[in-house]
Amino acid sequence: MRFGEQLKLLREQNGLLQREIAAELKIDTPMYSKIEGGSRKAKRQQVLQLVKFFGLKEEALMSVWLADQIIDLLKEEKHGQSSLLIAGKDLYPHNKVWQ
Amino acid sequence: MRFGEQLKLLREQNGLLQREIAAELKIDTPMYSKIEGGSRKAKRQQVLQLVKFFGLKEEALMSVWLADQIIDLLKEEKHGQSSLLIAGKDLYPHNKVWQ
DNA sequence: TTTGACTTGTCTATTTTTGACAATATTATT
DNA sequence: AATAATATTGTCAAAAATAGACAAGTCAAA
Repeated sequence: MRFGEQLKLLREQNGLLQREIAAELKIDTPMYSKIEGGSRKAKRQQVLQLVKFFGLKEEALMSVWLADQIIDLLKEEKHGQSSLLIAGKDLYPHNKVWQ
Repeated sequence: MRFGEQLKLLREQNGLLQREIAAELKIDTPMYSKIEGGSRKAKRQQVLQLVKFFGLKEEALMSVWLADQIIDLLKEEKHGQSSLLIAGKDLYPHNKVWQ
């Protein structure tokens, strides 16, 4: 589940229009539409605004937003899988998953 | 092992000066020094030049360079670990590591 | 066929990144 | 210690990437 998809789901589950969330983020509807569609990236600050707006735990949206950026970084790369493991080992060495 | 470290190691193992590699990349020595020191990021194209220059397999440098960017993205984040797993599952679903 | 919701295309402004240059620091050599 | 060679740091302008606005388009329901 990519970030835009997740966002659309949240919006629909809450019975909201794009324009209402766009207003909350102080951007116009086309811009918001692009974020849902995945052709534009939300800013970190906007993710935090969305977390508050929907009353979520930060991790629920933030981890998906971060994953989205990793996916964009690696999707065309031949060596993405090994780079994920190297990064994991470096950042979270206690977790055996990466070994 | 971060990218700059790895690069410095390769340079020393080959008995080269910064200025020689800088010339190869067509950048000045200060710029190259910053790449080794990690305060500046090499461009993708430069990584490929380095692979050729040192006669390495692409993965040897590319995966470390990519990992470096993931690390920079996640190092200040509270939810980096879950985002790595989400990204891994999305990109490489056949690998059970992420489940 | 009009209205409302959403999407797409394009342009400009802002932000970020790159690389050059100057100055400083560190190391090696004499 | 003095000098020379190597490497690092700071700062600026140019270039590239990104964000956001606006106009115009599609699509579905009334």
